[in-house]
Amino acid sequence: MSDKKKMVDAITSMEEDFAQWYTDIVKQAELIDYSSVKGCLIIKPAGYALWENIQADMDRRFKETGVENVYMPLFIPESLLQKEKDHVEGFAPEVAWVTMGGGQELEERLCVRPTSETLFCDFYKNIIQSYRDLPKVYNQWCSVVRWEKTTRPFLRSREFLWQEGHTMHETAEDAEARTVQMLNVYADFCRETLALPTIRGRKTDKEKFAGAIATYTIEAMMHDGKALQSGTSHNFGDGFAKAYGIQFTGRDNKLHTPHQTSWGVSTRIIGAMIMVHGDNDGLVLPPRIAPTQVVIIPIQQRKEGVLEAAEKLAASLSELKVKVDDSDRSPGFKFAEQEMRGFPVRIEIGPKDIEQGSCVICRRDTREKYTVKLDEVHDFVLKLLDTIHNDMYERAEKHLKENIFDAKTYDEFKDIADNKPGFIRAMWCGDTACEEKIKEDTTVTSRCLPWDDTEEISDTCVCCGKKAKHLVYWGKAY
RNA sequence: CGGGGUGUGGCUCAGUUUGGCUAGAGCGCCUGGUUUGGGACCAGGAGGUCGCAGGUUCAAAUCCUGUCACCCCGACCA
Repeated sequence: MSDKKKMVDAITSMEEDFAQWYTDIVKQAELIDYSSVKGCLIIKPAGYALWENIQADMDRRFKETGVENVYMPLFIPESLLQKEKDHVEGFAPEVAWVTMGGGQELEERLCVRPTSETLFCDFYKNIIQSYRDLPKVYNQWCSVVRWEKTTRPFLRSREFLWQEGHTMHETAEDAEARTVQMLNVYADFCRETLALPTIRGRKTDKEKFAGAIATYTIEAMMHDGKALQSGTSHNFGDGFAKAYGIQFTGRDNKLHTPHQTSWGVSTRIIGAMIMVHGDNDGLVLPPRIAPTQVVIIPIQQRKEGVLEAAEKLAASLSELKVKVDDSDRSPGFKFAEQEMRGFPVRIEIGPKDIEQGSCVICRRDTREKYTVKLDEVHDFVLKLLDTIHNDMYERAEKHLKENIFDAKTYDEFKDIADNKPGFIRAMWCGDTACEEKIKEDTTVTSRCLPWDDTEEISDTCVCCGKKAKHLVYWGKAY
């Protein structure tokens, strides 16, 4: 191995500097490039392929629940945005405005959508007349703009790609059911496709979405113990609908206001995937989302029969995404590149293997190598991809569980916050003032009130000592 | 928005303190050849108005003024 070359291309180890490790990975694996506008990224083929695969999988899941896709405009007139007070206040600081068009000052300035609740409301007002028009379960895939002050690739950019679902329902119960349903779709997608364990729960009033009555979230834990909100689902009640004058005639022949939800997942989820699964050699992609699942690397490819054998192997795996790397580089270079890009399985085949009727198969996540007979490769690889997925999920889940710590007193809480990266389980009185104090003292924020964990670990609020109402997961967040 | 830092070929940087020949290195890129089981080697080649705008000077990457951009750390957020 050439040390000089290794040093030039090296990625910072995650133990040394996790933030730098992340940036290195994202650049070296060629997921993105920086553009000339701060916070607006060029998503390169390797990065966009991940998003396309995420889209395809999530879109299928959405449609199985009755979702229809639409596309709404990029611009929102200022007057429309301002109809719902909490919403405007929540987003006003970070919207971008268009004030000129065709060289002339606009009569009314236009906001570049930071999210599209208001547009959907304006639209629903016109198309909802009767209970027979409900529910409306629409979604759009688009980009939105939020003028963030500090930006990081995938995690926080000024323009980002996402999907936003917006639904209208006849009853409060229907809306609540849809809100919960979509959070579960997200959690299932994360587990089954991205091998990402998440914690499902409800946001506190302080952390919930501007204008929502309830926000549900899935929280993932990154390798450094920090939290990443990876998907959200909001129940709006009838607040927006009232503000926008949406009404329908009910089964009782009286006017009613519908109940609304919205839910979204963004390209941020790619950041989560990187920071949960990646290692010091590069990306580690979950097999079901990897744009290339198997790379076949011929050894001594100019020797007769080698390339042919590689192509034959590729053909035998045709239902998978397979690539033969026949570029004019040394095998070592190709190995390192495959690892950097995170492709789950590598097959090496050279003259020695061909002589013995076998090949070498290496998995990315653990680097284990297997010698496999050529006629057994197909079944072996199919099984191995599933094994890799399951093992990746289990490792991530183990990491998550091992880094959740209980705090019963405020001293314990502060000690964990300072010394143990991860989530903190602690009781809370329900008062926003305590959340604010905790954030002030420790930079830790409430992540969620977990659905799947209702244990009461003490009677009193970890901060103020008053009677506790909820178990809360806390953590430092991206 | 506060604090810190950086702008020199595609990338990482040296050179700036103390102004001086034609602006350097490594990597990458192109061509030819030899190689190939963990980031190969040899030979040749292309590529830079030193972030931008003014100023000082016989002479500016280097000094002065202004400006813009980006990065890191905080406060705000998917």
